[in-house]
Amino acid sequence: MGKNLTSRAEDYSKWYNELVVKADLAENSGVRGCMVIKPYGFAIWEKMQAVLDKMFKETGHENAYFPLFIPKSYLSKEASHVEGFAKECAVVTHYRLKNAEDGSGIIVDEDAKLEEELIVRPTSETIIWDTYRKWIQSYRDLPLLINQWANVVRWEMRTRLFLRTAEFLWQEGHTAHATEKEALAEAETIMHLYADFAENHMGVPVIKGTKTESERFAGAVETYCIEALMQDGKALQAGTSHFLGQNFAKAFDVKFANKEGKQDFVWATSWGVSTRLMGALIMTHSDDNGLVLPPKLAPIQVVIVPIYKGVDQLETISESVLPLVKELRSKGISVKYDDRDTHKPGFKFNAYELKGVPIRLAVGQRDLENGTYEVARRDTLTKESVAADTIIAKITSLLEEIQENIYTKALAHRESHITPVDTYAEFKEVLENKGGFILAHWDGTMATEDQIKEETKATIRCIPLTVEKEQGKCIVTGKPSTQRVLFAKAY
RNA sequence: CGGGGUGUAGCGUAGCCCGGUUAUCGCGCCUGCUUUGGGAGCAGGAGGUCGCAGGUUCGAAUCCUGCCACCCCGACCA
Repeated sequence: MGKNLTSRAEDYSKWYNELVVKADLAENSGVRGCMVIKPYGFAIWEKMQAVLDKMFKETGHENAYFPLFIPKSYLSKEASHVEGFAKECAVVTHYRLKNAEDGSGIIVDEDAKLEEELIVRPTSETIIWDTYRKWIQSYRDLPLLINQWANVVRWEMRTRLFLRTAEFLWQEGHTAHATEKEALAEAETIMHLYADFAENHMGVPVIKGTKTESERFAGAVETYCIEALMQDGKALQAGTSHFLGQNFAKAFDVKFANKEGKQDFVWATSWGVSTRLMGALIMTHSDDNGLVLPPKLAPIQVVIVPIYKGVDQLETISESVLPLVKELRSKGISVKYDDRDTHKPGFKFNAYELKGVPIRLAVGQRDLENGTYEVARRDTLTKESVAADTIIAKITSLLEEIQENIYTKALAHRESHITPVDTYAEFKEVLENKGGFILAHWDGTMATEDQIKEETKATIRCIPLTVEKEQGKCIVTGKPSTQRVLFAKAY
């Protein structure tokens, strides 16, 4: 503890392990890179789900659920899609086990081989579009705006807690539209929605943009994304929204009769964010004392720690504290009153700092006499004494202030780590010594992008929407460019 | 799959090169007393297939062989 944990990803994994989740598998199972989400970690995910779900519904989307298993033949219908995912699919081949005849245990029953193998979904485009074909006949059936909360499995060769686990939880939206324009607008709407969520709820500033061809989703025509910068100077893709054109409609033969009575393929989007967002949350705000959670997503917003000697003092304190707890809860603030007598106050102070609880109140004999609470805030680690009759107002405003402050802090860090460069030498120098995002001119070719990746490990995170157009020369080839793009080393 | 590394109590570890009583230490856990405004102290206690399977040896955590798992780097990636 006390070590600087903002430097390397492995250090963050220690936080994950000790604080929020544990990669805890059946022994010697050979299953790599799964994670058990502990109750406190899951509570954060539930908070995120609740907010996002509300945002989706406010923009006209509905939830549905599709099967976990996808017949192998579905996956191969869209060429670039299967190419992108084939290498990381878990496959179900049998449906029964039996006792081995030699008594060595349970084995796969070879007689129970499936005619067609089933793929554990790495994403649900194929099974959903196979279903949409049956649901869509007319322009009156459109738009179809559906979201699914689910788990998916991607058998990655290397995994990293939160950021790239073999199984992860996410939401995936899949929409169908009558026109290209409408589908493009949907993809953009969701990108803005994700950015809104990241910035205003998670307190994580993001850069909106589009992906280059090589970073694009398998099967997409255009991929919109939000990119965040972690404290160690590496970039993290926090959410993506894809304009799929008519690729999936054509692959799965999803046609509709338009207003003119002619058959046409529908236009599609898909979009998702995952438990990776929890990684973004931790890696953006945490410090050496543990997690720092934004009040809007903190499972516990206020913790109250009584300081007492003996049962009598605790009773006196509880009498004074319980009405406050009740009142705060009635205002929708989540409060934990930790009156356990099995741990000392100092222990609790540290434990809740580790958990990132935004506000901590301490109440002891001294406070009862003075009519005060000791209020400590997690983001600045400062303490002050507040009169009991103003405590509600104080907490309410402090929660907002902390939400605002951690965003501002993260934004300042990111802004100071966006560096425009004009030469390749400068590019390498900044990447090596400073890290963060780099804005540079690029000739627009995949060859140059590949060369830069090969030589520096930096990739084009996005072509930012907000950067102004300007004439320039590609830092590698010197060919003309009309706008700077965003480079970084990424997770 | 290629390169490197590791496996000893719930967690983190010493011991291994150079084989030798009862496998080391810390955290955590249990009991008791004293404590309680920033991770308590003292005393006592529980907890181990030394990754697995063979081999060498009077004797293996230690040496040899095979296997398994995990971690890091690369390809892959929300």
